[in-house]
Amino acid sequence: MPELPEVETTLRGITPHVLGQQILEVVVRNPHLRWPVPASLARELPGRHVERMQRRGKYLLLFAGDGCVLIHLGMSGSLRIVPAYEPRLPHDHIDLVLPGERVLRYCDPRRFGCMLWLKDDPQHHPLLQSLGPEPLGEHFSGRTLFEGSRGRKTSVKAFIMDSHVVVGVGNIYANEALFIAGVRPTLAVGRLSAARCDRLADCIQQILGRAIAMGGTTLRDFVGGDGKPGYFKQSLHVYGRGAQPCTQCGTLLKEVRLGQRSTVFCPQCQR
DNA sequence: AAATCTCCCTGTAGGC
DNA sequence: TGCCTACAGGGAGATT
Repeated sequence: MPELPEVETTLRGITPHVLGQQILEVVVRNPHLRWPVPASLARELPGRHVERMQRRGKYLLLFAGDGCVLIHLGMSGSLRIVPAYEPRLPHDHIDLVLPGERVLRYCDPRRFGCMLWLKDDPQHHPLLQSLGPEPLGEHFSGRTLFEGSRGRKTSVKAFIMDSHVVVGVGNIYANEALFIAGVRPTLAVGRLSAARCDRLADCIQQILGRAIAMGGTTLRDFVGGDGKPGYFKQSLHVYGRGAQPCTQCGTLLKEVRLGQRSTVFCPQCQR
């Protein structure tokens, strides 16, 4: 499931093949994603060059003239560069045809993702305009968490997963960051001290940074086409380990549901 | 305003 | 072995 590190890895993987290239053709085989793929994508994108590529949270942006392709991978989406005549896999929904007999191919079995064509400044698009800061950018710190959470009664885990607070912290990394920080996910975030907010922000950056670094090591394979991550799995402390012993103290990890999401923590290490 | 719930979808895992 | 069900997940949008 693509979290921020996978989206960043995808961006880095496809950039050398896409940046500056002309899109020759757009083939939409199945437009039924999170939102319908607009007909204007296939109508207006061909002939344009991709002039700039950017990630914002888990969204990817491909700028082409006065328009912009906005892509989200949902939870099962992937983008890969393949030879033009590569046989399609099930759920390969969209092709952006590139020069040199190459194709940027969008696959998404569960279709939670999207591909939109925007004509206005994407920063003002409803999907992007109210997003919080990038966790690895200069505008995110413990202060973001501390100042944003005063008076809030929601759990600290729900809070750090709220894209209006900070983007890109999905369920896996929220669980892991809270474990590393020693913070219990169920705590009311409004009661968290400034010092603990600092520590938590550090841990979020650490965990995402490390995951990106590891994604980088599989970058070649990724672009080559298999795209299945899992490279970070061996270093997970709590996610998917409910009722197993804590890696630090041996206490059995507890699993609860918080905001409809599976939440695992060590009742000893996380207070 | 903030908190909570619902929904979109399919592959996978577990139970029988 | 095969069928059935429960579950996973991002996050917008609706509801409380």
